[in-house]
Amino acid sequence: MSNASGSAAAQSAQASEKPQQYDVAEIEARWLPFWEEDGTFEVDPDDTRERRYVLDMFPYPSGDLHMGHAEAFAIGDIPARYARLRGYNVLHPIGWDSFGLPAENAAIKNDAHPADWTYTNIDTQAASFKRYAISADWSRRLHTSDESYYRWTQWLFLQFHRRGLAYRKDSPVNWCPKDQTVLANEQVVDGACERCGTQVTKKALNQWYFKITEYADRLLDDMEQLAGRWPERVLSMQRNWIGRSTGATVRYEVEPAEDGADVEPIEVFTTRPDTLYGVTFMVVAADAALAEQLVTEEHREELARYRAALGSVSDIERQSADRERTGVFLGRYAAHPLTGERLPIWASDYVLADYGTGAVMAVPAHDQRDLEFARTMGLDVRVVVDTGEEDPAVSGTATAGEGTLVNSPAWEGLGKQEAIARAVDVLAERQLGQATVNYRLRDWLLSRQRFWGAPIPIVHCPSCGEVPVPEDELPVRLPADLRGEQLAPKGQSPLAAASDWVTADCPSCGEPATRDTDTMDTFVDSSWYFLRFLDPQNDERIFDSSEADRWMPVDQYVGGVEHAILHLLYARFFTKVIHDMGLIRFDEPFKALMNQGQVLNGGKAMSKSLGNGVDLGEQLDAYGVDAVRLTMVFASPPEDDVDWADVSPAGSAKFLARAWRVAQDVASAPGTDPTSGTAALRAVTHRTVHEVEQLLEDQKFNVVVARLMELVNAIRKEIDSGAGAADAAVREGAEVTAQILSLVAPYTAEDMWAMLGHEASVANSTWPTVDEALLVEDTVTAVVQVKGKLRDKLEVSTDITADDLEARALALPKIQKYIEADGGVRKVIVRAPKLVNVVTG
RNA sequence: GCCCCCAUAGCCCAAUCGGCAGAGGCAGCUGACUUAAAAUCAGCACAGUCUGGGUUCGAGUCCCAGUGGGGGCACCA
Repeated sequence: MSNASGSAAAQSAQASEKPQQYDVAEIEARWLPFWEEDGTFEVDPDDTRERRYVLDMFPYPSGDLHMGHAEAFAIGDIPARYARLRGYNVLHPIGWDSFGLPAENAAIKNDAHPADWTYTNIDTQAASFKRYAISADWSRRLHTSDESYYRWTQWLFLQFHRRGLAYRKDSPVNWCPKDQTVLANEQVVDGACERCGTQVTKKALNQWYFKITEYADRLLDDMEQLAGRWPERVLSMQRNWIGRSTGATVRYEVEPAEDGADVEPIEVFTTRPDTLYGVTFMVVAADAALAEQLVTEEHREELARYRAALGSVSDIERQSADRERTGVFLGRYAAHPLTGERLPIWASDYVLADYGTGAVMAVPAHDQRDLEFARTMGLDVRVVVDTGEEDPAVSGTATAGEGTLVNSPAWEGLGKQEAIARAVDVLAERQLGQATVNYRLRDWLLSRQRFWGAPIPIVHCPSCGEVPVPEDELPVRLPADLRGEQLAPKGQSPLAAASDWVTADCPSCGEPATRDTDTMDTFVDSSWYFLRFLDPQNDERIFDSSEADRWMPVDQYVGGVEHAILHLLYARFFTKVIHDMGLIRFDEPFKALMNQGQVLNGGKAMSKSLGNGVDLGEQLDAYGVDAVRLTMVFASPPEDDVDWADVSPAGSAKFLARAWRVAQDVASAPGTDPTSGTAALRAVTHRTVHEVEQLLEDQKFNVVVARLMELVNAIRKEIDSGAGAADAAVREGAEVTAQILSLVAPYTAEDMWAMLGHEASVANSTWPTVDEALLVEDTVTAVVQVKGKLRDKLEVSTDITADDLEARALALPKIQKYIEADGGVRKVIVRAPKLVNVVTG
């Protein structure tokens, strides 16, 4: 670390009269420029100490910083600053996720270019971040909308494309009518657009996808590495989202068509191959091509009518469970693979076109949906698993539990699990099917019909088809001259209207061709930014692999739980692909994850519509940066929400002033040997450090603050009514206070450190070494219970023997009285030196 | 419907292994200082741990059932 000449610390230390009172504005004004000039938090590339990478999820530049940012970054700064104090070489970078729709909407409204709004907001936020005193390395700052960044986003796309992991297909996709763009499954919440809340519709479009499904198993199985270091609920959400289910594929032959032509067999996926003998009919997804292929001429019109009717049913209605079952008979029959029985084939909307094979074998006795359909349509119900429950045909409730297989010649009498295994074997032997794994996870739809994103670097050529833009021609830049109304949503990308831009020579044959006009989902940008932070200025490569070896994976990632699936799953996927490309050796990007809670006001999330927003800037002006940060950290454990109505930034400011005055009162000279100080206070100080180390490890940051308050109280007492301000233990305590406080309240801590006569910065000071001898107490209060109830106490030496302790406890008059009253001693439990429990009667 | 998490003082929250229910703060009250107030300092009070069972010498902590709150998934075959 470099040291700026004429440091503020030196000036402050030299000034013989210390500042008279705690003045927040003055303290902020003193230290903010110092850190910047000093480069206190910049990473030294030649530093060979052990490394730590601490990362906060980078912000989206929507206006200025708000209370949510304040909480997240106050919390994320703690592990970064603590690692620094423990002597690690710490990377703690900052950047902006700066592509995205709001910039575009603002540009349309203001007749401007999205870059104007974006970079203005970034400047505003950057200034606020600096004031907020995050210990970030500003020299590595990046913005995903910079050409120097999205060039590499495009480069990655090309690598995915080359590996067959980026492809186009026609498919019914989620379409937001308001934003006029497609959405990924992950961006549809309860049938509505995650961003604007508009009901999402389906639209058949040709779109780009990333083949994340090819990584489903690894994404699921590698979560083992994360267990215990990621919040369990995030892992469970990802597990649910990937939704692996194991079962079997079964092939059903279909009767020939009217003209005698063969009809392709139907394949179905089932998790319950044991119920094969209970199949009484087949159902295919009404909206799948399969339904059309299977329907007989006689029923074609009926199917068409049914499909037309479905178009008007919303996803919400469709998914409601208590809806009546509908469907049409297709006129055709399949053959049961084991019994040859004729099974009528139906089409219904309760079977999903894009899960499994889009067709199911219906086992109404043991599947509730099939049962409801069977009862509605008057189809057979055949019990093949005896669970001891009432006949589903009578009760209307399918029995899905454990039981004994019946009416199933090939596996009669087996239990459910054995029967499943046996069924898979039988199917495989007779070549009628095989064990199969299915996923809920779908491929990631990444193209967007919007402007403010990274253009997809593909050229469409009439003769060569889909041609990647050569890597040395990257980036494919966004046109700088589109603005205002030209960016308004029209159902196709605004880039399509930029005719100069669209026209390109085919990189393969040189003939006139057109550029792909879609841009990438902004989640693509954020799926790899943590790697670019390692080497943000590299023009030659996406990043230097040796830097990745040195820093990655991220030791501590901090961000909101709202990204539990989207960003975190995508980033894990990208990391695995980049690993497979040979650029990195690890395949999980974030070793540990911490989710901070939200900031609420009056029990509710702050929002404009509720009018309960709290302005961060006003809070900072009123109480100071340190007090706001301290309040965020002290209010509750990091993962819990903070309700601003329940906390007291004024109380935090009061504590900071109290801590500051302790440093101001210290009357001994810098460098005074602490061992000459009062032992009792020294013990408190060292016990505090010891405990704080564990609390930081356990991420109980709120308790760290509480312990610090106790320490300050103890020092205050020593100054006022103990050994006095000149005692060496008082100095030691004040220095430790400044160091621990620096994790949360850097301005105050820095000022205290300077008042105590140290060179700045406290952020790079050495964490105190705990003197184990001071932790040992020579006496302890032993508790004496009678029948588990506290009856008396004893002051005893910590090394007292069990026998001694028992004897002393039994000799206590009070205890004697209880023993007599309760009929004598039956048993004595001794846990020396802390507890004796006398069992009477 | 399925799965997960939580419940301690008026409020936010502590409580290594099962061992004194309370560390810290907010709000409240009393006193000192002050002409007064603010600030500051000193001190005080408040719950028996959501309910009901169980295990144990002993349960906030472990087990079972329930209530209340939060979250995730949900026609995924």
